[in-house]
Formats: sequence, C-alpha cells, structure tokens
Amino acid sequence: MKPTTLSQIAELLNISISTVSKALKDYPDVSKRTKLLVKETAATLNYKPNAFAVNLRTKESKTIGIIIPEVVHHFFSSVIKGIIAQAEKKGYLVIILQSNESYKLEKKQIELLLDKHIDGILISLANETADFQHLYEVMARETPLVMFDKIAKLVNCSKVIINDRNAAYEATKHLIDTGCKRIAHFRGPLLPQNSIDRFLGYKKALTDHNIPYDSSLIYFCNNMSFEEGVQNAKKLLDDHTDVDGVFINTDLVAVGAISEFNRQNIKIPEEISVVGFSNWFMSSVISPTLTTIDQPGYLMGKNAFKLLYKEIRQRKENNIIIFKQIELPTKLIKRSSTRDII
Amino acid sequence: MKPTTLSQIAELLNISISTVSKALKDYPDVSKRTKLLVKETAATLNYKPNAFAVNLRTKESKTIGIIIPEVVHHFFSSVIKGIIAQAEKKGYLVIILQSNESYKLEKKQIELLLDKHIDGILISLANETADFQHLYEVMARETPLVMFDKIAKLVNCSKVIINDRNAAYEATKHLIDTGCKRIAHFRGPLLPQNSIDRFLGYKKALTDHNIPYDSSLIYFCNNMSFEEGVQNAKKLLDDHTDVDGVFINTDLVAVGAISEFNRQNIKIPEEISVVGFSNWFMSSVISPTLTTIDQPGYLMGKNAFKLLYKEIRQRKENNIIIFKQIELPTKLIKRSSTRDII
DNA sequence: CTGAAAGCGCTTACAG
DNA sequence: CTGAAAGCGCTTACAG
Repeated sequence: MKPTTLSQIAELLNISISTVSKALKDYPDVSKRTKLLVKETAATLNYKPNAFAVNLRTKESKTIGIIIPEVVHHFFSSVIKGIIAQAEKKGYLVIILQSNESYKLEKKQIELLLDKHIDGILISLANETADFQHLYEVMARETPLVMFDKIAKLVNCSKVIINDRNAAYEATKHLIDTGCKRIAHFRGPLLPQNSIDRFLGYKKALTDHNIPYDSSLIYFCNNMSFEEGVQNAKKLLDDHTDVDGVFINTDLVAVGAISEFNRQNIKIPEEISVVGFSNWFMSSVISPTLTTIDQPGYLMGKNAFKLLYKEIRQRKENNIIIFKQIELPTKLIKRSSTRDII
Repeated sequence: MKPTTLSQIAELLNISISTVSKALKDYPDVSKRTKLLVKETAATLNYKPNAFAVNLRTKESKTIGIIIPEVVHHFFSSVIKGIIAQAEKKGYLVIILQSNESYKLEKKQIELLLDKHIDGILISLANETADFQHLYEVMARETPLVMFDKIAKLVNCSKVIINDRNAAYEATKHLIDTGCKRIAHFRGPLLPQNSIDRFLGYKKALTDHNIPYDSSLIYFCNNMSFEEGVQNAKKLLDDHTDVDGVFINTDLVAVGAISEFNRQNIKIPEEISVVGFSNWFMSSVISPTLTTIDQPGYLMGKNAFKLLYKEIRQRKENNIIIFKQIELPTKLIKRSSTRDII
C-alpha cells in the first residue's frame, strides 16, 4: 500500500499537478469546482503530503530538538512533558537527546540536530559546559535556540528560568525563621549557573540575617545523586556537631541526607532541619516529608517551546528577532523536615 | 551562513555534481585523486549532506517514533533512556509522543508519526486501547513496529516484555512464604494485558498454596496514582480487619497505600505486609522501604530498539521479516515492607 | 574514470 | 482559472 501522490490525483482527474497542489492548499486562483473535486479525490485516496518532499521544498521539518542532561529525572521529565504538549498544539514533533552532563556529548548532540535540519533547539546545559562555541554555531546557522533552567548567562538568546538566587534565599531564610543558627549547604558543581546562584542566595540570606558565612559548611556534590547526599550528611555529622540546618541543592541529594540522618537517629527537624530544591514527587512521601522549593517544570517546558515557536515565526517572516527572558515563579513548600515558624 | 551543497563543491572544482557525490561516498569508480580533492574541499567548506534531500531520495529519515502513556514516570523514562542510547549507536534520532493512556490520542500520535514518514514505531499501549486498527495500519504501511511492556497479545509483531504473570506469582508467593494468610490485591484497570497478567499471577499463587481466592479482596486502580493507593488502603482497612498482606500492581500506588497505613499507625510489615511492582527509585527511600519486583526499563528500551532496527534492516534488504519476542527477567527485591522468610 | 539525465514529491513564480 | 517549468539537494542507472 504505497501512499498516494499528487501526480496520481492529477492523472486520475486529468488535470495538472500544480492545480492539484494549489487546490489542496486553497489557493484563491483555483475554481471552486476543481477544488471540490480534488479534495474529494484526495480524501478517498487518503492523500497525505509526503513530508520529505515538503521539508525539502519549504526547508522546514516541523520538528524541534531538545537536549537535556538526563531523562530519568523528575524535573526534566516534567519539562519534556510540557514541551511535547505545547509543540503538539502547533504541529511540531520533538526529538529528545541526552547530554549525560557531558560537554562533549552535548556538542555532539547539537551537531546531530543541526545536521537533521530541525527547526529549533531547546537546551538545558550540562554541568560540564563552560565553553559555548557549539551554541554560537547554532545561532550562526540561524537555527532558533532557547535555553531553559541551566542556562549560560552570557549567551544572547531567549531563556526560561527561575530565580535560583531568590529561591535559595527564601529556602535559607525559612531555616533562619524557624530558629536555625548554624546552617550548612550542599551545593552543586562549580560551573552550572543554577548551583552558583543557589549558593549565592544561601550566602546572602545568612549575611542579611547576621549569620557569619563559614566555608567549612559548604559541601560539594558532583553528580547530584542520592549517594552523595548520604556521604555529605556523614561528613557533616563528623565535621560539625553544632549544625542545626542544611539547605541542599536538589531534592534527590536531600533525600539521601535525610536517610543518613534517620539511620544515625538524628531527629529531623528537632536536631537538624533540611530544605531541598525542586519538589520531586518522592519528597512528599518520605519520612519526614521534605520542605523544598517548587520548580515549575511543566510550565517551563511550555514556555520554552512558546519562545522557540515565536522565534521560528519571526525568522520565517524575516522580522527582527527579539530575545526574551521569562522568569517563572517558585514557591517554598513547607513540610515536616523543618520546624514551624514561631 | 548557508550550508554548503554538492553543487558548490562541483563548481569550485570544475567537476560534475555526480562525481562529487560519488567521491564522497567512496564509489569504486572514482579516481583517488578526485576523491582526495573532493573530500578535502568538503571538509574545508564543512559540507554536510542536506538531510531533507537525502530523506527524499532514500525514503528514510533515520528517525523513529516512540509512543508511551506517560513521560513523567520512572519506568517509562528509563525505557526512553534505553531507546535513545541504543538508537544513537545506530545513528537514529528518537521522537517522543505521549498517549496519556487515551486510545484516541494514541491513534492520533500514530497518524502523526506515519505522516512524518519515520522509519519505525515503538509503542507501549494506553490502558484504554482495546481496538488495534491503528496498529494494523502501521503494519499495512510496512512501517516496522515493536511493542514493549504494555502489549496486545493478538497483534503479530515483535515484542519486548517481562513475564508479568510469573513476576506477580513470585511477589504473592513471597507474601505467603513470609507468613501472610489473607492477601489483598490492588490491581490495574481491566484492559491492559499487564494488569490482567499480574492479577492472574496473584490468583494462581494463592490457589497453588491452598489459599482461597476472594474477589472482595481485589481493589481496582484506574490511573495508577498515589492517591488511589491511599483511597484503596482506606477502603481495605474499612472492609477487612483480617488482611495481613497486599500485593499492589505498581510502586506508586503501593507508596500511597504505605503512607495511609503509616498514617493510621498500622505496623508494616507486622500487621500488614506490602509488595509493589516496578521498583521505582522512591521505593528504596520511603519508610519502610518497599519490597517490589524489579522491572528492567533501560534494558527493555535497548532491546525494543534492537528489534526495531533488525526489522528496519530486514525490510530494506527485502528479507523475510521474522517477528521476535524477547522476555526479560525480573527479580524480587526484598526490603522492609515484608517480613523475613522463616 | 567522468558526467548528463532522470527522478524522489512537492511548491510557486510565471505565462497564457 | 489552468498548466508548464524550474527548482529544493541529493542519488544512481546509464552512456561515453
């Protein structure tokens, strides 16, 4: 069962291919009678334009690509869902690629997408990424690009972000408001903007509330894993006996820390309070439930696609391209890993 | 910066487009000298074949589509990861679409993919899907199709599955082996094969061990949510005072049930033992940790792509197409929501 | 060893 | 209102 082509319809009706094509696309210069005839025949033969030919002619594939560090991840899969939902509304399909937090892979994935001639790229950067040459190449090829969540501040393109610094400030302030005096921070790797910003928000909250910043209370996570939460919690307990609160870069790590505190029978939140970041589903079902910052993944995905779509249209119509940055609100979700505000 | 084309290289070197094309593809009938010249020029100009043109000529897009019920889902995102990893090895890109467990949407997504002329489709069926017309259409169009996890037994194509019945049998038997006498089951919706099979495995384990099957101990879940776990646990406690074990179709639901048992201070596993299914990450971090069946999502994805790739090749080479069914092993992960075997 | 030609299936500017 | 023609960028069977 080979798909129907324009020329088959043309032959059947004894008219030219051009007329068939124009009739189907409702060109004004085709007679009503012909249009009707063509459309009926097309419907009976279940005609569908050959996507390959259309792509080649229009130089559009109605397909976009998304590159994220990791698919198996509550936040990123929510983003994907938002992107797919919004893309579908506009008739776009979505190709997904993973960077595994590797700069080299990220670069390769960009090449793959450019070679495929996708209509646009959505990206959340790998932790390793410090050089942005590959992103500039995307822009040099005039392929629309939108960054979300893990962005490069210096690259000039549309972005969808949250205010990591303010959110981290709020998280840390919550610890202070609930009586914590000595607050540690499990931070992310050195490079990504969001781990820098969360660290800065933490630091600012301390100084704003006259709590001295102590660099020995900063613990690094390299791959943001459960296991690192366990290990850092262990170290923290070994190093410091007086810490009564900890703000952790990501829920998964926080859940690891909580499991270690539980194992050592450290009472949460009485002896130590914990605040995470991202509001992974599991945070609402562990014991104690985790106070965290809600990060709107689904909305982020939707908005990222919207910005990309706008840029695709602007380029097509040869309009000036105006980059836009959308900042989505976050909110503190108070649960039982922190005390009540007095 | 417009991409380089064959004709540009041809013009530059004063040779024909055909020769350039053949040189780049190492046709034996092109002189070494010409090949070298062409390849060097291509490299300098950063020539990449235009994917749209190649697609149109070769009638291949080197892109496959995958349709799953839900992206934000630990098991399915693992499968996606496996598919993407394997596809990348073979130079294929992956388009992801969601059915949201809806038959209508699933059908629409199939149409979208067929219209795009992807090279193959990987699908895990929606719960609602009882009619397979859309799948037959895929096959009628000679598009390779592989089903995984939630399959239609009656549709003749390659499949990657686990043995849900045996796995459920093992889960239930574990409850029996650890001393449970009256075992409930939270099952999935009526249609999908996996919820039928898991139910049958549960039932068989009971009868094999001389425990009478009691239909009042079966509770339905329609959307496999945390909330349904809570509600069913409530009902179970209201309806029956003597139940000492429950086998639950999916971890997420089991986690909901556990949270309700905890809330009502029912001791797990002393008063009631719980076994889940799928081994979601969170099952290892809740309290108590959940005994469950590990379902190899990543491997499933890898194997599904492998079968699809094989079929793509077979069709291309006009070989006979042999459908294959791969059954992946599962295993019981013993944790603290069940007692120890005496 | 090289190149002219046909063709994949469509779109669109142009002529009539 | 209709159609011939050019062209998107490639591949490949065929001629020389």
